[in-house]
Formats: sequence, structure tokens, C-alpha cells
Amino acid sequence: MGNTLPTTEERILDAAKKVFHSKGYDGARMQEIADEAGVNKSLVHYYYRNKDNLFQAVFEDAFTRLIARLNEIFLSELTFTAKIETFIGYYVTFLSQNSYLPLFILNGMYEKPGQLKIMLAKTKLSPDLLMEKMRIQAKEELNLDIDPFHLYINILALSVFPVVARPLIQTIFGFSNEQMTQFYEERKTVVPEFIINALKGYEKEHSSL
Amino acid sequence: MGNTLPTTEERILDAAKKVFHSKGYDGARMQEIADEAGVNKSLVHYYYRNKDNLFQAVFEDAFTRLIARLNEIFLSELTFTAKIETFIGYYVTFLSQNSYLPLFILNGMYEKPGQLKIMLAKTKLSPDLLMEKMRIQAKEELNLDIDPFHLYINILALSVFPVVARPLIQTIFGFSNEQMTQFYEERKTVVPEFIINALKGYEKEHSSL
DNA sequence: GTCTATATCGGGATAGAC
DNA sequence: GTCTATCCCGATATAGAC
Repeated sequence: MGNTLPTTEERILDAAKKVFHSKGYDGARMQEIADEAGVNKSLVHYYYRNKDNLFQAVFEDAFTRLIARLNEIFLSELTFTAKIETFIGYYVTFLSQNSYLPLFILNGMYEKPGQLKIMLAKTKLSPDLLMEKMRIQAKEELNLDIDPFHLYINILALSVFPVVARPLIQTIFGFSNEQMTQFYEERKTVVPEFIINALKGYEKEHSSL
Repeated sequence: MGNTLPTTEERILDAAKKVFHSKGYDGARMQEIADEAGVNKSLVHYYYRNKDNLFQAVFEDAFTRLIARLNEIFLSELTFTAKIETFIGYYVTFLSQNSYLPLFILNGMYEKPGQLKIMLAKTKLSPDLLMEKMRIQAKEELNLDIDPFHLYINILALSVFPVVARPLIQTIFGFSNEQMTQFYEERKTVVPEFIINALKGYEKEHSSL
């Protein structure tokens, strides 16, 4: 299993991912998806009945892939700093290889905010648990009283934004594709360092009380 | 001037902003824009000829408003840390009041990446100058050898991402609107502190060489 | 399951009266 | 400048043959 030829349904889903990711819901065309999959337009309807259903499938897949590893890493048995390093390293690589994903998700969230709750249940992601674990671990390992919500968002922001804003950054700084690749590569070390330095700062403040 | 009644053209542009910001280019309907402005659909075409032109106008306005103050702040005569504090404070407020803007810009960049260069010229934003000034100021005031590119992107990321990802954050954390407002309010102090702590960390490393 | 043909509708854009 | 009426294409979706 895994190395068998893709079924027609899988080919359609793959094509749909490509098109929806880059064009968004409104910009995507059923015809383009069919062409991309190498099938007739009505076959797409045969398998997914309508555009909404197909989008649903694509969105769910994207969302799951994006947070699956996140969950894994932060609930693992690594040390606090190792988690941060591992997470940034993984995310920067994954996102720059799937550069359309995060913006696609963000847009989708605005269009169907209610949908997420259902998916959160499916993926068994437990934010409360994650936050609590983060808080405790910071206390035990680094003796820091941190706000896990802000830290968590900071980590996400520093990982996700530079990928989402790629065209903006590239134009403003005038970076070539090669320079951009190097920039992302650098971030794998720069960002964890930045975060850990910031945390150390809190430690200092604390000890001076 | 300024308190005169808006002309029809201005009413149309305002309506277009509302619709494009929330629905994006493909999702926006000329009819909806006309309704929103309280005019006939053909009037929209009379003033802007086609959808593309109208979008152009809206995008340019958004982009200019978003980076105008940024430029101002970072080229001002404030100290380095004051700049960071001022910038975050201003941006978090501005963005949460115009929450559709940043995602709208990011999407627009993917659709028309070439367009930006023209606008950069118009706004007289000079990234090179900005980066150099940042580097020098960090050296002189804090005795730090920083990479201004990464720092600049970090600052933007920490300011912009939490606003762009609002629906995601709100759903994952289960925050109410009030909690979300408070969360943003907290970030005005948390984020500058975070950044400045991170920078101090580099100082320490440096002195240990 | 896969194709062709077609129904149906919506949306951008124009013509032309006032 | 503002409106009504209309054109025309493109896109989703369905019917039905093979």
C-alpha cells in the first residue's frame, strides 16, 4: 500500500489541492481542476457532487497536515528549548515547500470560521492541554513564569508570517529566489535563538525582583 | 475641505474597499459594490471602467495606508527601543481596527506581485535606507551587531500575524471577542518587551566573546 | 465510471435614453 | 452623470448515452 497507482478520485483531489491552494475558493475553476487531473469535468461532480464539498475535502486535508506535526512536537518529551528549535526547523521547511498552504488556511478561516471546531475534534488537538504543558515545562526547566498564549502565538507568527508574506518581502527587499531560500535557511537558526534570548531576558528580570 | 459630502466617486470607492477587503478580488461582486454605495451598477463602470481598475485603486489605498506610518516611524528621530514600542503600539491598534487589510494585501501580492514596484516608488519607501539606518542605530545605541532584515521581519511578523490569524486564534483558544480585545491590548506591552529582551540576549552573547 | 451535450444562472460590461 | 435594458460569456451543475 502507498505505492499503488492513484485512483481517479485521488487524482481529482490532488488536482483540487493544487488549484484551490493557489487560487482560493472563488478563483478556482472546476474546469481547471478537471484539466489538472486529466479527467472530464463531470467526473469531478460525480465524485464530489459540488464545488463546496470538494473545497471542504481540500481544506480539511490542508488543516490537518498543518497542525498534525505541531501537536506532535509540542506534546512530545523533548526539552522546552528543543521543542522550539525542532518546531521552527520543521515548520520553516514544511511551509516553504508548501508555500500556499498557510494563506489558504487563513483565508478559509474567514470564510468558514464555524467549520474549525468540528475539525479540532477530529484531530484531537487539545489547546488547553498544550498551553498548560507549555507553562509547566517553562517553569520546571527554565524557572520562568511565562504566558503560554503569547509565547505560542509568537512562535507561530515568527514561523508562519515570513512564508505567507513571501512576495511582499521579496519585492520590498529585492531578494532573488536564491536569496529568499537562503533567508529561510537562516531563519531556522536565527528564530530559535531570538526566542530563547527573549525568554532568558525574562529570567533575568525575574531574578532581579 | 474634508468635511464636505463625499462625491459619488468617493462613495463608490468606499463601498469597493468594504467589499474587496472582506471578499477579495474574485469574491467581490460589482453589483454588491453598487448596492453598498447606493448607486446603479453601470455608474461603477462609468467611474472606473472595469473591475480591475477599481481593485487597483482599492489595493493602492490599502497598501499606502499600511506602510505610510511604518516608514514614518522607522525613519523618525526616536531611539531604537522607542521606535519598536511606538511601532507595535500603533500597528496593533491600527490593524485590529482594520482587520481585513493585512490579509487583503497579502492575497493581493500573490495575484499581482509586479504591481508593488510601481507603488514602492510612489510612496518613496526606501527599504535599503531603512535597513541601513536600523543597523547603524542598533550599533550606536545598543552596541549590537544585528541583521536588520531578520529583525525587521520579526517585528512585522509579531505585529501582523496575530491580527491576520484572528479567526484561527479565537477558535483554537476559544476566546470571546472581549478576551480577544484584551489579548491584543496585552500584546502592545508583551511584544516590545519580548523583542527588547531578545536583543539584550545578543548583547550578552557578544560580551562573552 | 466515463464521456457528450445541454440547462441554467450570474456577473462583467456596453448601448443608449434621459 | 445617472438610469434601464441588454448582451454575452463563463461557470456550476445535471441528464443521459455508452
